[in-house]
Amino acid sequence: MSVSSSGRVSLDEQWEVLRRGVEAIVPEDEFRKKLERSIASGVPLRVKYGIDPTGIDVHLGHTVPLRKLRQFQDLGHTAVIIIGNYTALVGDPSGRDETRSSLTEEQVAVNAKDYLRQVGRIIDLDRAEVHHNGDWFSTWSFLDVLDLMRHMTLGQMSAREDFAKRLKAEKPVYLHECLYPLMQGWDSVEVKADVELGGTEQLFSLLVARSLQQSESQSPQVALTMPILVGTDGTRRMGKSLGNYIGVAEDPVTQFAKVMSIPDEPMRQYFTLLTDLPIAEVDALLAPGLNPRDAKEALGKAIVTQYSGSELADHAASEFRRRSSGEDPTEIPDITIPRDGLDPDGRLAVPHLIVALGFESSTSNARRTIEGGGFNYGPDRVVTTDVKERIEVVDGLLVRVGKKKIARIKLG
RNA sequence: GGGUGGAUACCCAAGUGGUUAAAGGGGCCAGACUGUAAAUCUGGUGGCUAUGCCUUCGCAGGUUCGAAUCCUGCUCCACCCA
Repeated sequence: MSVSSSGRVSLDEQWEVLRRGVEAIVPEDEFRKKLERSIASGVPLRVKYGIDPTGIDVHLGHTVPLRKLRQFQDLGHTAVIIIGNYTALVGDPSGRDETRSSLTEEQVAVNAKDYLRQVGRIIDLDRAEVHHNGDWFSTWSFLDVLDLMRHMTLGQMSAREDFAKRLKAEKPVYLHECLYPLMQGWDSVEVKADVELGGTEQLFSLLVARSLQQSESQSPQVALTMPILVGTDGTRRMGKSLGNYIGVAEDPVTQFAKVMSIPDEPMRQYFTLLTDLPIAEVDALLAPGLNPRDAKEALGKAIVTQYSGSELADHAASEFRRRSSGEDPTEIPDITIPRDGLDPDGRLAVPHLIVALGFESSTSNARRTIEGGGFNYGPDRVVTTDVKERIEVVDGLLVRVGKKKIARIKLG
């Protein structure tokens, strides 16, 4: 992007970058004005993003708003990260069809540290402001809480889709959950946010902040919502508990393989939200008639590169090609099998071998896999479906279960 | 405080005395196909020293030749009325 003589990026260029992939900007004209004012005055916008330290694995779904925040940073604006160590005690009800299990303060404190480390892979933390909302909430008196609660009615609260759904389904809505959007909104007051980022389902909370800010005579923030990234199953939102996520801390080969396993349909969404590839290039890759495989490979490389560099991304891609063409991966983990677990003649029943390697959780399970033809060994990939077979276990023996599990045996 | 309904395997959910290790669906695993996937098809989805044995339907007792199913107590959950 070109930088004007004043050292600032022009409005149109900022607009172009910032609106990419965005679901909604509420209200849009206010956002434009804020940008204009910022450019004219040289005062960066304060862009807030809140994270509740509820888990530990940051996945690509989380990176959607984080990447947007990074774009703001790169345009000279100020990233204001709120670690929601107090909101985490409540549990965000947004988009949930049940109450979140609440965490203890200790858990939250541990998670928060870990979170920042992971977030640092996307955000330049040296240039970001980081706040914990417990810093202010922990000092509050009961009267302060009452005053906060005055800002919203039961009707407003129960109108939100997630609560309404639960009420209809006769599932519980706890009162403390109602506090959540108010707390999140108050964070915006504390940090004087100009813009707040969030997922689509966050819109309600993002708008609560506007009215709280106005009541405190602040200029209300603009809500900028990002679409919810679908998971590797291509249908449901990406989430740890759904097992359809790609973690930012996962190794390159796994990340790449997971990207390749997504259905074709969400590819455009992934390109738009997870890469900086110009849209024109994306269009070219996804043009009808081309093998979607190639587009997906480009996508996988682009994503893995962000976390591990292009060298490792290329390596991951070639590994994947090897494996899908039926070859073994270049790097096969050694797994030690204790010698004294073997028969006097150095043999071991196949189900026990599989369990010893950690490929199956029980011998019963291992038997089923074997009977289904999911087990083979040696360079010639000898398949046996006989659960009673005892194979000779020697150093360096290759053992495979399914397509993904492979190990080289080391006798110990 | 009163009332009603509920708790079954990873999840949802059938089953109200005996071919019930427990229907069906989802998810997951394996196999076939493929573009790597998706879709589709096939098989599987409590454990074990394995053609037999052991354990499981909220918890603890009881009735019975036999209980997920009947009885008693308990725990937990939801909704409704106050």
